[in-house]
Amino acid sequence: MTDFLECCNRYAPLDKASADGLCLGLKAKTYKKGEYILREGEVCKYLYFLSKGLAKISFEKGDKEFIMRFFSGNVLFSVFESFITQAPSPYRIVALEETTVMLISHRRMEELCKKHHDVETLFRKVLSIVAIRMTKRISEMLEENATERYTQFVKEHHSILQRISLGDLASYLGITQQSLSRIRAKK
Amino acid sequence: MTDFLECCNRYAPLDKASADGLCLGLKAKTYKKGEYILREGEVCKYLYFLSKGLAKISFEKGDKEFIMRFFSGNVLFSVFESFITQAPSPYRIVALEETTVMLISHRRMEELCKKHHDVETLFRKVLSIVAIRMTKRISEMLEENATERYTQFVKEHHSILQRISLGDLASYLGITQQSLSRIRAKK
DNA sequence: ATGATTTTTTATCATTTGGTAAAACCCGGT
DNA sequence: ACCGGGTTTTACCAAATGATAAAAAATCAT
Repeated sequence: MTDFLECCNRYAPLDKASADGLCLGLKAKTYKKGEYILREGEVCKYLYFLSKGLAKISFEKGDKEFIMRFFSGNVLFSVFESFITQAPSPYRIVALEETTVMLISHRRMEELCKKHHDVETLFRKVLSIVAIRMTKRISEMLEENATERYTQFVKEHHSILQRISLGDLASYLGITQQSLSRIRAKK
Repeated sequence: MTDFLECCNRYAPLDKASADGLCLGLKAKTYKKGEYILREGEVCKYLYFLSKGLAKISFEKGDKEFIMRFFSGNVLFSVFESFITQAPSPYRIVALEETTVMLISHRRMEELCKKHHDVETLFRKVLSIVAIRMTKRISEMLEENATERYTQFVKEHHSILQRISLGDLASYLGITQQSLSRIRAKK
C-alpha cells in the first residue's frame, strides 16, 4: 500500500482525498508462476500495480509467442489497448514468478479521474511514460540489429536478466531462441 | 481553426472556456517541402495540429534515416519525448509537402491542463492514442516480416501511399530501399 | 540420487535482408 | 528536346536470421 502510493506520487503529487480514493477498495491478488493474470480476448478491467514478482505481456501468432514487455518491481501497468477502450485484449498477462498485483478497476479509475483533477494528471503521466517507452522501443527495433538489441537489453535490464528465460528474452527481441543462443555464443 | 477544435472535441468534449483557451494565441505556420519543422537536438516546444500537408518524424543513425511516423490530415502530434520533458528531441520533424501546422506552446498547454480539467482529459486521451498506436507498431514489427509489414502499410495508409517516396517508406519499415523494391517486384 | 521434463546449445541448410554498384526511369528547368 | 539530378529497379555476393533436428545441460518431482 505504501509502495503503491509512493509510486503514484512519483508520477504526480496527490491530495489526501485522491490518495484515499485510490486506496479505497484496492484489492491485492497473488498469482503462481505460469498463471494467467489476463487472457487474450478478455477485457482488461484493471490498472495493475505489481508489488512483487515478475510478469510479461505477450501474444501468440501461429505457434510463436511475442513478448511486449516485462514488469517487475513497483510499477503501474495494464493492457491499455483494452483498459482504456474496455474492448477485448489482444495480449495476455502471465506471471513469470509468484507475483502479487494490486487492482484498480476501470470503473473506479474513471470515477476518480472525473472527480479529482490530480488523479487525471497521474493517469496522463502514466500514459506519457508508456508512450515514450514504446516509442523508444520502436527506435531500437528500427536502428539496431538483434545483437545490438540484446546487448542493450542486458545493459538496461540487468536486474531482471537472470529471472527471464532465454526463450522469453528471444520472444521479446523478436528473434528465435536459437538465434539468441547463437548471438550469446559469439561473444 | 474549426478543424482544430473539431479534432480536439473528438478526443474530449471541451467547455467554451477551454476551447477559447486553446485557440487563444494559436499560431499557424507553413513549411515548404523538405523544410525542418523541428531539428534533432532542439527542444520541442509545441503540440502541433497539422491542418494541411504531410510530415514525418525521423532520426538518423550513421548515414541511414529511420522514420517513426508520417502525419497528414487533421491530426494532433508532437515529439512527446521532448514536449513532455522539455528535453532536446532525439527526432526531427520534416515537411514532405507544403505543410501548415498550428502551434500550441508547451507553456500554454501546461497552464490549460492545470486550469481546465477537460483539457487535461483531452491531453490524456491524445497520449493514450499515441501509446496504443506505438504498441500496435511494436506488435507488427515483432510478428510480421518486411513483406507483411509492407502489405499492411499499403492496406492501412492507402490514402497517403502515393505521396510518400519509396525510400521513406523503406525507412519507416526498417529495411533498405533495395529490399523494398525487391519486395514490390515479387508480387 | 534417478529419471523425466524443460531449457539451452549446436549444427546444417534455406531464406531473407544488407551492401555495393550500376542501369533504368522519371521529372523539372532551360 | 535535352540535360542533370534525383528516384527506383536490378543484379550480385555477403551476412544475418529462420527452420528443423538433435545433443547437451539444467531443473524438477519422486
